[in-house]
Amino acid sequence: MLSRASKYAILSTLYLAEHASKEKKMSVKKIADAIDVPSPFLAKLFQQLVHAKIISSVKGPNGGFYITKKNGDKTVCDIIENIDGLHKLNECFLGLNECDGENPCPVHFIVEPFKKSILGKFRDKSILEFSKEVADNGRFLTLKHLDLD
Amino acid sequence: MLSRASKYAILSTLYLAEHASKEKKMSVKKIADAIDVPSPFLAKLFQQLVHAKIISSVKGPNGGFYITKKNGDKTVCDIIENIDGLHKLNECFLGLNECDGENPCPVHFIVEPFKKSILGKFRDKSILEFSKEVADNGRFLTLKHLDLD
DNA sequence: ATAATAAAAGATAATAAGGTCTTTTTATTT
DNA sequence: AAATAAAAAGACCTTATTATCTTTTATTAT
Repeated sequence: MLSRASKYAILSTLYLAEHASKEKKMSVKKIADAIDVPSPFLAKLFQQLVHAKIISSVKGPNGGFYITKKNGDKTVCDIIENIDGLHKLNECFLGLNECDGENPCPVHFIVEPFKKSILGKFRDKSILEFSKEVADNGRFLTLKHLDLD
Repeated sequence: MLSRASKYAILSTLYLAEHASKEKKMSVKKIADAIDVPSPFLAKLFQQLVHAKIISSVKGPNGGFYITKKNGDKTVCDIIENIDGLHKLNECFLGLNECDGENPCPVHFIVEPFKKSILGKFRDKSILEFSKEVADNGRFLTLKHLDLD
């Protein structure tokens, strides 16, 4: 459904929202290590997100990425929009070119409510708000394999 | 979520279930045209499905593919299992390597019920039964763009 | 038997996705 | 002012997926 690129971007941006600020910027390297995604690849993705004003950056020593109130109206949907295009979230589960209530694929009426609900989740809160919810609820963001002691 | 290969295989197999029988076998070409998938690619996929005894085939004039009672206990899950591997249906929506109730990603509790329900749909009926349901309910199987007159 | 038909098998090609590397630019610290 | 740190930009490489082509084998109809 989502490309790896979008997944990396979402997780990293949420991590950034939780751990960085204008006063405490974060380098790609640090985020990439925390989330366990390839850092040159993440650098590319963050470039796009800066361009789309979803996150902010400054160059040079003590520079890095962060999120401010000014990036505040942006949502996870905007991330997906900018990396994959939103249609990726809306595609028919079985690949039909036209799949809707009039012309439904065999699983349309199972998939449709799910898509609605995930879209709502990604669109109704700003990244900062969503990040807070995620942190408060103890949701995980890393691709790292857990140490199962 | 599913590869194109799996999607092609599912749609084509359901089409086959509805339109072919031991007495009325169908060639790859005919199915590929009906569903609008590349026929050499579909031929490969059907080879795999024959191997897995999900569909049947005979060579030569008037040969082709069909589904019998003997293929009857197989399900759409078996198709996915043989083309993509079932794990593809179970992967974390955001790509976490370990995502479960203990260690949930930000959308785990939205995605989980959906996965359960789609898995049930694909596992609880044989392909023949599922095909009948699909036909009775007027669900669509083709990738063709509709003529919007 | 022979010709024709269709699947099986395997090799190959094209495309897209994922990932890396190098150079340039900008800002900061000393 | 010089050195350094980090992002920006762009070229490049690798791998997986998707798709095609060619040859072989099996079956059936004539």
